[in-house]
Amino acid sequence: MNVKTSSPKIPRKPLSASVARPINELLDLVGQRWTLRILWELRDGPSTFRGLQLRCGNLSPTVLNKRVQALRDADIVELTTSGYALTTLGLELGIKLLDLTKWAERWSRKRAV
Amino acid sequence: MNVKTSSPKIPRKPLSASVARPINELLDLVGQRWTLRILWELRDGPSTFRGLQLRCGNLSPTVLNKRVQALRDADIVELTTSGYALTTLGLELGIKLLDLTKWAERWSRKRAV
DNA sequence: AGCGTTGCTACATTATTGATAGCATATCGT
DNA sequence: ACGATATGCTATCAATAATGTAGCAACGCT
Repeated sequence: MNVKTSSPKIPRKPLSASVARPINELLDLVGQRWTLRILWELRDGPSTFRGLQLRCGNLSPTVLNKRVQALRDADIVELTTSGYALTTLGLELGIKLLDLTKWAERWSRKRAV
Repeated sequence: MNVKTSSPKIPRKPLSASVARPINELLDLVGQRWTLRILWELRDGPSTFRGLQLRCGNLSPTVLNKRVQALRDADIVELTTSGYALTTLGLELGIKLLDLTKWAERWSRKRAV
């Protein structure tokens, strides 16, 4: 009694799944590779698709597109005439990330000891 | 002139690579799937390996072990007699994440409109 | 028309994640 | 001592995601 494999309709799991709380939804979103980095790079101002690629170390367009689409769906990023940019909501998140940066610096210093 | 493949010693890239700033190192670490979620679950208190698995929706031990090892290397998580727990450093990060939660709730509310 | 830039897609290859079984050790109750 | 149970963790292999590259269609510019 255990179907398990051989069920082609249910691939496996969307992501962390069972996102009851918003935080889980957020963690799923920003827990994907490159998402946080993209947000971070956009803090400095808008950037074109190819500009973002460069900032992220020549990130492949395949992944970049997936991420920006997800971020656009989430109303965190929008595509403007001057390129991809953080929305109002995204800017707020950017501020939180700035806070993380300060922590990251202390973290790095303490670990170096 | 371009070796590219067939060079088994250099797989391709560690991650985002070229981590000059601590924030990039941090983003690389927490940008991996499940890392943020694990930190989040540990905010509530220590948990055993299998306990963590359950909290993360039966996360496979393969990945969980990779993540906790990385977090231990980063002095963010430690293995105590009562299971995996956040270090002092990790607790600080947990507080930042709490802040993220509040944002996530507002985010969720605004999007629902 | 020709050139450069834009966002983005297709494709094949490689890396990561996933589910499952199971090991070695430790602790518990009997 | 013995088995039952729980611990952290590894091995193996299938499934999924990321990567690198080439290239398309649309736009503006000259």
